[in-house]
Amino acid sequence: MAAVGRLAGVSQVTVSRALSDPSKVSPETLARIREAIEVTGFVPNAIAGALASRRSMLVTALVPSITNIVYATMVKAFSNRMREHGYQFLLSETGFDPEEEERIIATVLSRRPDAMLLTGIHHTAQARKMLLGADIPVVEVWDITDSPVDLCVGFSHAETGRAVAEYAVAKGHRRAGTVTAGDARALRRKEAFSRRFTELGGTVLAEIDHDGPATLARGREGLARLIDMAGFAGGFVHCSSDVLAHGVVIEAHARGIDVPGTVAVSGFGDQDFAAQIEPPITTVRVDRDVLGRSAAEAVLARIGKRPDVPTVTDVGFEIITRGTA
Amino acid sequence: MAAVGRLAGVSQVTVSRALSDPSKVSPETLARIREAIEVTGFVPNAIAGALASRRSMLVTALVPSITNIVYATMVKAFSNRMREHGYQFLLSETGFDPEEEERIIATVLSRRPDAMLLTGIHHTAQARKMLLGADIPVVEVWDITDSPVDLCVGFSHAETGRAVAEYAVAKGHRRAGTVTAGDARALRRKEAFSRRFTELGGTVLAEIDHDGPATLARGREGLARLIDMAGFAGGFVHCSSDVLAHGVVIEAHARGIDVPGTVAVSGFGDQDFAAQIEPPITTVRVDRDVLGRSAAEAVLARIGKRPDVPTVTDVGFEIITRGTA
DNA sequence: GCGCGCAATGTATGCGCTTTCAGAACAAGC
DNA sequence: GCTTGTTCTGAAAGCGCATACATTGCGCGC
Repeated sequence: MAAVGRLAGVSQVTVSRALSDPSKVSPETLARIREAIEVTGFVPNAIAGALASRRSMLVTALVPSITNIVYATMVKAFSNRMREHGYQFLLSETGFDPEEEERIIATVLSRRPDAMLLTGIHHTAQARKMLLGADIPVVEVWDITDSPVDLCVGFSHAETGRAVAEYAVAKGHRRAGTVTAGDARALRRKEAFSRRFTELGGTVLAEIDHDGPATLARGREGLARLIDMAGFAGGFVHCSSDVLAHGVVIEAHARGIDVPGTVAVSGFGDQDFAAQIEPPITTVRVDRDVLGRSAAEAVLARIGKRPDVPTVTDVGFEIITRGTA
Repeated sequence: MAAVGRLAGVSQVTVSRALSDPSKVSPETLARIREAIEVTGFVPNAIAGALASRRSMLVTALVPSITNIVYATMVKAFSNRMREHGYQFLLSETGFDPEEEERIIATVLSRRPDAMLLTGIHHTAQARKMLLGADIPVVEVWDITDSPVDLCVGFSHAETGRAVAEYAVAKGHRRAGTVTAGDARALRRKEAFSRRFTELGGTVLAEIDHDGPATLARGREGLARLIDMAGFAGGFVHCSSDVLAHGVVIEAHARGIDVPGTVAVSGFGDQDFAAQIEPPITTVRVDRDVLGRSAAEAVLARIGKRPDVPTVTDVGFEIITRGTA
């Protein structure tokens, strides 16, 4: 930067000003500086800038899995909005493990991000302490709580389960099974479904739970086990994701079982393929774009010290009725 | 850090050493420092560390789309390997536009990453200049070239197209259509397919090209247009991705067209669902884990100044024969 | 007992910026 | 002509660490 200044006949400070706020330097000086930057190929050192200004212009996001499209779309909306305000974006994967999340939070905080997005509301005590100590906006997404670390934008997983149970009963179903895979939130959806379905007079014959990610194979296997091992002869199948629901539909077809006549299926997520396969999947939609953008807005409001920041935002969900249930 | 030192009765340097190389500090001192860190909740400032040491311990990856599972899995393998060596991971999205990529490279370089992964081999002249000027390992992936910026790990897209054409002809097909969506690489696969298919005596009746991401809807529409607008009555359909191929299969089913009897379909990517749907998709597999890991190895070898770094690595591909062709 | 080497620690410096604070030059107002 | 305000620029300090170099203390061999 000093070298650029020499070339332009000004001091290093003036170059700094030209870069951060061009209106602070005279037009002629600005032109000379710009030319000098061009000639030298100067790329400012954001690390030094961050150290001096105590603003890293970096926001970090922690997601359980970067290959899961559900988180990816949410995080994309978040990062796009933040980028419009000049922030860069550090993505880390926690893999569903709070201990791992804690370690990652520690290393991530060492980069002194200006804000942080976390997926989920359950963190270790030490993690909460570090987050509070960091004194930056923290937004927890994809779930909802009354006592967030700082900000929270999400929806109630239990509520989706209950809503699906009520939907199933309203459609006349009295027998159900569940196929679940993934994280603790998927389990909460399932449990809420089962409880509500039972409350309303239905019977949950079996619950098939998988550890690890939802795959088509696990969906197929889920229905197979419901039928072969739990004697499930027909009824409603609550799946914790569209992928599992798709697998259930495939397995039903392979066995010549009518969907939704004999087996009705619900998914979760409203992924791209849900509307396209045959029959299209009845599912729960959460607007992940809105969620990501709302999270960004909340963070930006905090950073801008705007006072009207709602601490907790419920973005809700919607049951999309299609062909499978 | 100085405060931690005071509490532990040592100087700031000793704390620094305790953190970066515990063996340089006596066991008793180390214990006192660790305790002081615990008490104060000290989180080292990696920004200051990076400025002083000129090593940011940050690697950046640029992908066209973070929501595309194909890039996500590759990048995940890369980042996992890099994390084992203490590197953190900055992910940016370029959106298929070289100009945008150039801007992003500039801002990303301002963070002084220790290495950089780029998707694709086509960059603006200015981008290449900046990358060379940054004097860090740069690895271009997901394509292959003889003249990489620095390192290259990938495969030949044209080669996959030719291989599929030869496969189709070997299966007895003489008429074909193509459905393509996505980036320039998808187009290269298609063009190589069409050229080779024609060379071998076949006829390509129509090529349906979409701008933008591959979706099931575009796959369905692709087959519909081949049939309704190009008079495609049967033959081989080359799809530039598994998602499109899936869409073609769905549309064929909806129209009562036999797959693979009347219409044979090939995809690309070997995604999770390809093996699970009915009939399972014949596709081109590229080992994205190996690709990501190889890219990381190449970068680590460069950083470690190991001399035996192969500049260009071809990870190849494989045609997976399944039910659709 | 002396010098030597090694382990453990400290001092000083600077990484490349941003941020005060201060000064210079100039126009406007009385 | 003097003050006052405004615009532009520069000098100096310091952000929180890592690194080079210096210092201390100790055990060892002779």
